[in-house]
Amino acid sequence: MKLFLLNQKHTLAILRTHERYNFITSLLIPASKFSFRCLQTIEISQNPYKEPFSSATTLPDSLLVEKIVFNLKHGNVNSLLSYQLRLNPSVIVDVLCRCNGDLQLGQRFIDSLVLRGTNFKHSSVSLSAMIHVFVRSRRLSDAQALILRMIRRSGVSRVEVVEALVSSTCGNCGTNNLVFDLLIRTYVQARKLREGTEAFRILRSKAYFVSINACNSLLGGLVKIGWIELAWEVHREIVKSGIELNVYTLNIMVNALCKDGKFGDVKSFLSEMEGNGVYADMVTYNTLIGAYCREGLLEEAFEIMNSMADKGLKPSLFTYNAIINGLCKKGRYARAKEILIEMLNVGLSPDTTTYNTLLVESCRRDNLSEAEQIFGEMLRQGVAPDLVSFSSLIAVFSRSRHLDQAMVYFRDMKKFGLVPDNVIYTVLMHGYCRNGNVVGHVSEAFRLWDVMIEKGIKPTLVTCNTVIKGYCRSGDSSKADEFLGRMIAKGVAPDHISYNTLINGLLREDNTDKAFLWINKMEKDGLLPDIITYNVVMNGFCRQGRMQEAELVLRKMIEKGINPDRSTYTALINGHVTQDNLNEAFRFHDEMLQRGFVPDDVF
DNA sequence: CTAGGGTTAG
Repeated sequence: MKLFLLNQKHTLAILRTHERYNFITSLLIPASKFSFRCLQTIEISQNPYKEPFSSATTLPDSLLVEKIVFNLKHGNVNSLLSYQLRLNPSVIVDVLCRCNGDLQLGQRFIDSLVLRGTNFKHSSVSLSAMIHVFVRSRRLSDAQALILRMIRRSGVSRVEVVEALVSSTCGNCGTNNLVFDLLIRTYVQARKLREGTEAFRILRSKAYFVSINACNSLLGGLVKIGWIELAWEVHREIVKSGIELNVYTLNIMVNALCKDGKFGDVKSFLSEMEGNGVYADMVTYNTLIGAYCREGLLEEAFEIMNSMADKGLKPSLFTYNAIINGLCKKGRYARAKEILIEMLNVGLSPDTTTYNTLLVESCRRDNLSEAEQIFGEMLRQGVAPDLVSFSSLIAVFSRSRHLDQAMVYFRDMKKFGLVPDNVIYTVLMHGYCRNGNVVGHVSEAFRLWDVMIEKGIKPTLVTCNTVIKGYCRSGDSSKADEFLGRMIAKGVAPDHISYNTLINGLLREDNTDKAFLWINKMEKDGLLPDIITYNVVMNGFCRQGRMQEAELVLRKMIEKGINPDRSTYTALINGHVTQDNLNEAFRFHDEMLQRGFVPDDVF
């Protein structure tokens, strides 16, 4: 392996292996470290895993390294602190290499000297050297914090991250596998799935070992956010790499099939996995039952639940929770409560999710007393309510103009050690906005927004949409207009709900021009107007009695493949009625009936 | 790896 000096400031280390392929690591190292000796080619170790800069210890910083190592060995932590300002990434790497084999020493150095310097600028390699020490010391969360720091540095490519992790093992490449696993896990946890996938691919292309656990965490992350296509690609690459799959892989991919609605493919996938010696388990069954329930296919869900016994499996808490949820979503609330009794009878204890499922459904039905009853039952059973429980309660009470009671829950939740999150603030704000006719309520909603921001709680798109709705409801659509503008300026991408809410608000205030500007904008951004957009516009024209334009909109939506629905016709009929065009009104009424929509009670 | 929460028209 050879090292060349490229320019005065920095040196490029070119690591050349004598294998089938060459790989190049470009590591930027301050030139001071090499001084004039670097003008010549320096022979360094052939082993790419071995710290390539050990020869540098004879150079200027080497004295510092010696002093630090000496003081570390003698436990002179206080005298160490005086060196803090002179630290640089390569000194850190060198010290840690000198500590090789003595993890206590390495940790002492990092904890007492490196991590105390707050403004210190690390390189990928210095971070990596510390990561290896932490991983070897089994301080995984500390290692992960540093990995996060490394991957969040701007302008650092995945290749550089991987190479840094490989190059700074200080001769101990035995930690590589653990570090690579942690790297992938960290990408997944940081929701950087593209980057995680890229890191996985780089590692595989260099034939590094990636554990099935790391693979599963990547696959699970991809499926969770709905990147099913990419999950299958990665899955194929895992299989091709010869990595041994396990039941977690199976379950993740069954979930992927379910999310794609490919229930028919599950069977063949399962037998394919059986061929690899991997068999479906409890989680597989629960995954399938949950998926069928979500699709409203309760018959199939029950069938699978009953077939569990053939494999010697008993329905678990997850199974029951999925079934209860399925029944609730189908409107079969009473049956769901029967299942709750059944699970008690088979000796399973309902948990927070079980109660929340029933609570959410009674809230959805605006059944306040039932919601309170479920909540009380939950408390009596000693099951702790969580943010989901409180968000449902606060939502239903504020929606039903019982803001006082909503605020009681808002205060109560703190007694359970719960800190309000963006959802809690959103439902409360929504409640105050809905009750906007009460003086001061809308301003209270915006006060809550300020409180939320002040507490460092990040608003989501839903929160923003609620604010837009709030402005529109209080008759201030120009403020909503400004707000959406600010959202876009800050890089938050609005969705259909944002645009539709604002467009509706603008049209209600007869601000037709601005409304159409936004329609153009959403189209330009690739968000095609949906049925609600068309209905909103339709309503606007019908309200203004501009019936020709309304029919133009009707033609356009049909042209665009969007079928008018009951609301579309209701607007058209109402519009014609108020214009005394009864013939036209009847014409649309008939057309609506022909299309199978139940008429409103306009006549 | 499997279960539960908030936002748009009328």
